[in-house]
Amino acid sequence: MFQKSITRVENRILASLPAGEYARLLPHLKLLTLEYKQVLFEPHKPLRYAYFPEDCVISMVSTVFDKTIVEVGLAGRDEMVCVATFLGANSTPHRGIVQRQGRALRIKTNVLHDEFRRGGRLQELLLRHTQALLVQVAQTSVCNRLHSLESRLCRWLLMMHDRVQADEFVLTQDVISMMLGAQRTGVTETAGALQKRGIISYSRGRMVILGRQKLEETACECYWIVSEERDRLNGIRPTHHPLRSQSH
Amino acid sequence: MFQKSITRVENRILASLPAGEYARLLPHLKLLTLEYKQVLFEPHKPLRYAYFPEDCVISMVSTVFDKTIVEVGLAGRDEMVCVATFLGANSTPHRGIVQRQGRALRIKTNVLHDEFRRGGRLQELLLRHTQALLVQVAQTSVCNRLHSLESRLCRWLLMMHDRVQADEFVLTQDVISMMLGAQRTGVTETAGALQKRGIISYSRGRMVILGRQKLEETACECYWIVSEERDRLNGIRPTHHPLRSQSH
DNA sequence: AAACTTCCGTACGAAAACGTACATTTCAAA
DNA sequence: TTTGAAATGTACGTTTTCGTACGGAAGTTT
Repeated sequence: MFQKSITRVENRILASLPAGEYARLLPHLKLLTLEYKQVLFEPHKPLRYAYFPEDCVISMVSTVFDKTIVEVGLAGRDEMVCVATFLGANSTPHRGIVQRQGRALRIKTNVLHDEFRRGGRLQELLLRHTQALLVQVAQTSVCNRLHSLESRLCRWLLMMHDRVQADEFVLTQDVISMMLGAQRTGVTETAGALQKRGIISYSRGRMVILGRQKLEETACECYWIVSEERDRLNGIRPTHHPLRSQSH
Repeated sequence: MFQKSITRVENRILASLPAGEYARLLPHLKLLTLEYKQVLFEPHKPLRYAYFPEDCVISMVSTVFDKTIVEVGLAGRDEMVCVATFLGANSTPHRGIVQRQGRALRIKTNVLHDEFRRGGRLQELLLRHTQALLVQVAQTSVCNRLHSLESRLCRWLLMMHDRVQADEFVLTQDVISMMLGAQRTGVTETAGALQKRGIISYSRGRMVILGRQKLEETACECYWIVSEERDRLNGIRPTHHPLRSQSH
């Protein structure tokens, strides 16, 4: 088995570790490339690995009955995937799917759990991340209830945009509709409107963000609430958003 | 300050502690009665106390702009309130409101955090509870997106029913509508239909559950998904629900 | 080149919930 | 007892999204 050498870590959680802890973890981290649509874990199945995204993006989705799926969380280089491992669950009701192809660092769940129990900086970072995830999921819940498809679509595109760190990514309307828990035809209409306004451009699964600012203006407050709380918990100076002082 | 003596603990998390840890925690626990609509913490304000409900019920709500509020989590004697304390956040974007008057054990956040860091059984229990909470919030998110007002109302009534451990409780339609993020008039219609079917009975803020089973049949799958995962994580033998084998 | 699959556009009736206004009932305070 | 506030009932036009069907365009496979 050939192991690529890990020169520089892009994942924010791992990058925040003190040298000692990082060195102890390093032998257990395996750098690999996750492919688009790859399934990392299945609902109610034993969790073998946790993942620290480098430049890939992972969706945690809830499976409703057989086919219907809805996203409950999105993870990129600021996050990690499989909080259940150190929260003491050997499975979750959710599925982990690669939303954008890219690199991630993989670790065995029991190794991570052991390291977590040592109670060092890693534990603190993972716990703070859990709180950020909780806020993300809670806000998505509110958003799902109160906001229009257009707002939700814009918010989701912004979240993806942050995580892929590129203006272009692979994304079909069918996938979007599943993530947002909406009809595909509704996404076509809404995305079409955004394209007409020159905010995005897409064609057969190739999505391009053209007007980030317009996207922010059209998205709901939820985007900022989650972003600011995540940055705050990660000790990153918050980027105040332009709309907060607006009247509603 | 008169402190009631704590004879028997009803809160499941505390009740699961080994004698030693419980004894160490006991001097810091204050038994008090929380009043209906009492606010336990405000969004983005420092968290002073965490709460272990005995027979009260606490709602965690997200405040959207000024007035609009939506519930993101519900806690009773199987849960605790303020996971943020041990997750390393000194505040949350949510508000904690007493949904049903009753007893709770209160503890200072820094004391709980210190005890958490000792890494004993308490830590394990709190972490498992966090996973259960995460599942609850995630499922609520899905529910908010996919399910009808009637299903969601039934689910919420079931969750309340479990936690109050009584067939009758104080609950106005206005409060319900806020928790569910719906119109008050819509709740009136839906609740009226349930009352006609003899499932519930209500009058001016007094809600009575008459047909628990009918309620379970009308609620969505979300109720069972959350309940079973919570029981599983708490090491309670799962109560298999009657609809799982049904065709959808 | 033909057949096929995937992705996107559009149309349209149906259903659910929204937003609002106003009436009624019931309980509590003055 | 009167007054008023809180809780509930009802009605109705509007909006949004659903659910479904069909068609076309753009790649891909055979």
